[in-house]
Amino acid sequence: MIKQKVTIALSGVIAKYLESKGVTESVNFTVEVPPKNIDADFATNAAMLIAKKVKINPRITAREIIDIISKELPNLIEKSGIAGAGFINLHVKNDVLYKELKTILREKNKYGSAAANAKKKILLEFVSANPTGPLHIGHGRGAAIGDSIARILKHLGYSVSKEYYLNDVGNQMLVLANSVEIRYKQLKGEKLEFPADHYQGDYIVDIAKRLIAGGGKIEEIDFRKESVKDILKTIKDDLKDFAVEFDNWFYEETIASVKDKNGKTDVDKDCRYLLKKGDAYEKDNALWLASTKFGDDKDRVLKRSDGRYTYLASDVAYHKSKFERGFNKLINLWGADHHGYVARIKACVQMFGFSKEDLDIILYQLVSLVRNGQPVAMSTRSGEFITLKSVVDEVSKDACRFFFLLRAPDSQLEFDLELAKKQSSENPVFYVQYVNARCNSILKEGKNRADVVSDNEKVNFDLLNLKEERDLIKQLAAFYDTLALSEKTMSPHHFTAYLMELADIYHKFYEKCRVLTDDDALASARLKLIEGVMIIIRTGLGLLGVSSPDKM
RNA sequence: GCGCCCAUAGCUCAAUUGGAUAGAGCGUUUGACUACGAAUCAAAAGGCUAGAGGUUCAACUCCUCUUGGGCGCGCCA
Repeated sequence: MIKQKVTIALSGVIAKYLESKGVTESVNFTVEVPPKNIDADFATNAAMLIAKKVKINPRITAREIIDIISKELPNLIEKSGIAGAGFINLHVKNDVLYKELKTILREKNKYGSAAANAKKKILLEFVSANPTGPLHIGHGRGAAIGDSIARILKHLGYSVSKEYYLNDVGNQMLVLANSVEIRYKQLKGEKLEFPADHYQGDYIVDIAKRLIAGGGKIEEIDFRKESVKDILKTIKDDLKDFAVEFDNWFYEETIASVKDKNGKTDVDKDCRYLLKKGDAYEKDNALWLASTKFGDDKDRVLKRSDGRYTYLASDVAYHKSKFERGFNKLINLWGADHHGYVARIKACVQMFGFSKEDLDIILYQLVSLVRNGQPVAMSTRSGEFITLKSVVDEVSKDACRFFFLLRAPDSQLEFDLELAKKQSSENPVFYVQYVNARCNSILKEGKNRADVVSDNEKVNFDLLNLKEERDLIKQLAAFYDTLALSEKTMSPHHFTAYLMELADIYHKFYEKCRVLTDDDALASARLKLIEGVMIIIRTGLGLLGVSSPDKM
C-alpha cells in the first residue's frame, strides 16, 4: 500500500498549500505509476488541478508544492521533480519499499485484507442456469467471473455468500420432465415421436436410462424431481471441477410453491404487499408491477389474467428474501442477454425500501464459440452446445479460468476451441505459474545453505537496491492497488494483467540478479524477496481460482 | 423503430476510470543455456484507437452525430 501512503501524505501537503493560497475547496488529485519511460516511482497531477483554481502557472505551483514535500516528507520521498505540463514525479525512499516487503512477509496470504470490511454482508448471485441441461461454455464465463469476484471481495475482508438461484418450477421444468418421460418410454420399446421443441441432448436419454436402471413403476416416478436432481448433480460436479463452489442453492420452489399455514406462498404475500403499498395494481384482470415509478420503460405483469404468476413474481420475492436474510449488499452477475431486466429488478428493490445502489448488477457479454474460425451454434434446445466440462477436460481448469478472466466482462469474448487447445502449452497462465515453480526451486536450494539468514529482522534489506529489485518490490506492493481497482470496477481481469506484469518483472530480475550468490547477506535478502514474490503470486492466482504448482 | 453493450497492431485483448511516447500474448524476424528451471530473456517489425465534430491544460476514455457488429424489447423463463 505504498501508493496509498503517498496519497495520504500528499493530501496533507496539498491541504497546507491550498490554505496558504486562501483556497477553501479541496482538489481531487490522483497518484499514479508513470509510464515506463519516466524515471519515477509515482506521479501526481495535483499541481495542474490546483493551478486552475489559483490561476497560477502549473509548473510554478508544482515547484512550490515540491518545496513543501521536501520539508514535510523527508522520510517518505527521496526526491521529486517537475515534468511535462506540471506533473510532479516522486521517488520514494528505499526504506518505504523494504517496510512494505516486510509487511508482505509478515501478513502472507492476508496481505491486503481489511478487517473493517467484515460487517458488510454481500450476497453474490451468479450462474443460476436453469437446470435443464449441463452448463455450457457461456455459463463457464459467468462462473469464472463470479467466483473470482467472490474471492477478491472475501480477500478484502467482506463477508461474502455465493448463491445459485435455481428455477426448478415452471414451464421449462414440465418440458424437461416430459422429455425424459418420452425417452424413458422409447427405451421401454414404445414407438413415440420426440417433439422438436423438447430437449434433444443425449443427457436426457442418460437420465432416462438411469431411471430405468433404478427400477420402479413409471407411475411412481416424479420425472420433474428426478430430472432436476440428476441435472443438478451434473452441474455441481462440473462446477467443482472448475473450482467453483456455492454457499447456498436457492430453490425457486421455496418461494413459489411452498405454502404457509394459510395456504399462501411468499410470492402471494409479496404481491399482496406491493398491491397494498400501491407499487402494484390490477388492470385487464392481471396484476402489474408499477416499475415505471422507479425508472423502468413500462410496467410489468406479475400475475396473468388466468391467475398464474410470471417468472418476474418469483424474482421479486427472491430479491426481497435476499435482503430479509440480512444482506446489505447484493451483486447479481447476469449474461448480457438479461440486460432488459435490470430496470425492473432495480425498481423492485427500491419498492422494498432499499436504494438502487444496494443492488449491483454486473453484465457479462456472451461467449461466441468458434472452431477453426467457423461459428458454433449454441442453444440448449438444439442440443448443439459445447459443455463447460468438455472444454475443461480439454484445456485444463487453470487455463480455462485464466482465459475467461483475461478479458473485462463487458467485452465480447471469442472462444476458439482449437486456439484454446493450442494455448494449453502457450497460455499466459503458465507464464505466471512458472514464476512460482522457479521461486520454489530457488527456495529449496537456499535451504541447503547454512549461511543464509531467515529472520526478517536480521536480514539486511538495504542490499536490495538495484532497479530490478526496486521494480519487483513496487510491483508486489501494487497487489494492493489491484485489489482496490478490481473492487471498484467489479472485474477480476485486472488481476490477470497484474500477474502477467509481475511475472515479466520477476523474470527480468531473475536474469539480472542471481539469488544464491556467494555473498551470504545479499543471498539472504534476495531469498526474502523471492519469498515475497511467491506469496503474491500464490495469493493472486488463488483469487482467480488458479492453482500454483511447485513443479511444472 | 426504441434501449443496452462493443469497435484499439495481422489475430485475441489491455490501458490503474481524464494524464506524459497507447501496451501484452499469439503469429513473423534475429540473437542468448559450462552456476538458482530456456515454459525464460534480449531485440526488430507491426497503430490517424471505425469516421466526423465538440468539451478540457490534457481524450482510447466524457458529449453529439454517422457507419459497422452483438444482445434485448411477451400476460415466455
